[in-house]
Amino acid sequence: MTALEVLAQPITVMPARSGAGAAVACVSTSHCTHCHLRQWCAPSGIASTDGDRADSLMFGRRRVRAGQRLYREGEPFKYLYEVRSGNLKSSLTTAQGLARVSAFHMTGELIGLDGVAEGQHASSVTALEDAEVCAVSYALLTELALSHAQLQQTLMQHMSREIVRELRMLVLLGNMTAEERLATFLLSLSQRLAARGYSSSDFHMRMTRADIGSYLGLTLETVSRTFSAFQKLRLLEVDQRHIRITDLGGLTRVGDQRAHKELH
Amino acid sequence: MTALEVLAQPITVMPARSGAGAAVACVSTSHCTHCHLRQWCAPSGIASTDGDRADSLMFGRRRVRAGQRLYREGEPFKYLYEVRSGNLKSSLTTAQGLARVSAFHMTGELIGLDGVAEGQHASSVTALEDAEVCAVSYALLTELALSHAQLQQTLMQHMSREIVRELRMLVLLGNMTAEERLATFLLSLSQRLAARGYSSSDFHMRMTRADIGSYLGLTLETVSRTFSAFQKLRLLEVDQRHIRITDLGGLTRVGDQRAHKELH
DNA sequence: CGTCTTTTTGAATACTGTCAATTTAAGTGG
DNA sequence: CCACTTAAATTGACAGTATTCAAAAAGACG
Repeated sequence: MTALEVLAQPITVMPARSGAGAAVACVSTSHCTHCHLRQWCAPSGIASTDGDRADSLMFGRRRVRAGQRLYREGEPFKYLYEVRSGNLKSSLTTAQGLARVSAFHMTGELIGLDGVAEGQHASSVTALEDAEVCAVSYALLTELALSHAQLQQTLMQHMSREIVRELRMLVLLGNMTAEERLATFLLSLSQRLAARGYSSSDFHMRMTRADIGSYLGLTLETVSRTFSAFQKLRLLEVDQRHIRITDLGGLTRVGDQRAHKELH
Repeated sequence: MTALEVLAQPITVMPARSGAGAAVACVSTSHCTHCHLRQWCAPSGIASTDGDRADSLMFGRRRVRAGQRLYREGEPFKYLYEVRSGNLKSSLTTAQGLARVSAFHMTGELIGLDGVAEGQHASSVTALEDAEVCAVSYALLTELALSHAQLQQTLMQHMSREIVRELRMLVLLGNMTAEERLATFLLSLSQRLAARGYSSSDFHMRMTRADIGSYLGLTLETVSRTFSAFQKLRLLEVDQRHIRITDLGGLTRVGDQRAHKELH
């Protein structure tokens, strides 16, 4: 496993999505000045008391170049990572050597929780573009969590949120058509971008059609065809990876198509 | 939400599967005599010191009759449950009212971790037959975890294990054919039964074809047809819900079929 | 013993995957 | 900076697998 460049860079642990008033915790040090998530730091009250410890091995910053891996399946698990910049993907290889994308990660999201179970990573993470992440020692994090109920709670919530996210993905893969899957995917992307201050209707996707297909359980050809179909339906304009949603309502209806079918 | 019959019944928190030497924790009280998982209780050392508190609201036993629900989606989340006897299923309803089975639960498994994220259950749990579960107050559990690192660790591992389990399910739903899915499902069932001391080659399934189909992302007709196909291939004998695996190797190969395809 | 649920099987349809060819973009090196 | 090479995306034709619709058989339950 690659060594971390420990730069005493602060990190924040926050809910991946701005959920319904969920409790948040944050580890804030004197270096937190540049932490873009500093706003979440107050509740846990760690900053003052444990600053020194938190400063030590707890934080590390790491750059990952486009196409490079942050970690690979099977490598020993030691750190959780928070995305500082850039987009990444998680992928999973079956016993048969078949790889599948299991998630896309955007700024502020937490990566690595699947490693807790076995002490080694269950998936690999690859950067879709040059990216930066903050590393948090899991061992120290759980140790701190023992004295900070809020932090413990937040960690649990992160994991549970991951579980719920995957549950919804199971439903998508089990029931939905190609059009419903892609519509749902685009709407989800749109929302996540909006939550980060970007346009929700006009954006650039960082992943290939193959990545999307792998994520949605479709072939890249089907993804491409479905994009074309959406364009023909005037739901959106596609120019390579640039997307412009022109009919949000229509796209939402496509994602909920099944609702109508079910009525009969 | 239905009230719990608090019977001061002890409960054990253990890894769902006998993983590779993973740390285990257990809350053991003086009532632990009848706890079938008592063997796991030593490591956490909670028994002696916090016995009284653990005895209070922490444990409750609850019976769930066949077809009845333990809890429903959206209900406030307060307890984790450990299956004492009987089999149950988790299901998830989409915005469109479409229900899907997301898991089957056997003795010793922990239910409810998806509720941590939002403070309300993300799925519903239904008993496939008369069942008994032990309830653990999540609030008290996390409070205890603050003073017992081992317990905290175990909780995290449970959640992570759930994440990994679902990841593998995503791969199955995204890539595998009906035959591969059913073979994988049967092999998984077989292993879980074996781990509980039952025959791994001769067992009774508690779920309907519709349940299996919903879980595997197939229609009940396809499931039925695939069972028939397996029987014709002499991989197993099917009599309603009774299964006799006659060619374990063959069934395993079917589950790994894709391995051969990928070589060309 | 009758009703309801579950399961099985058939036939036709529909959707997505596979194979293949082309176009377009991106990255590399002279 | 352009030619060249490689990667990504689009589109078509066809095949294959699973779904849908339908009917009948077999159990389960009161």
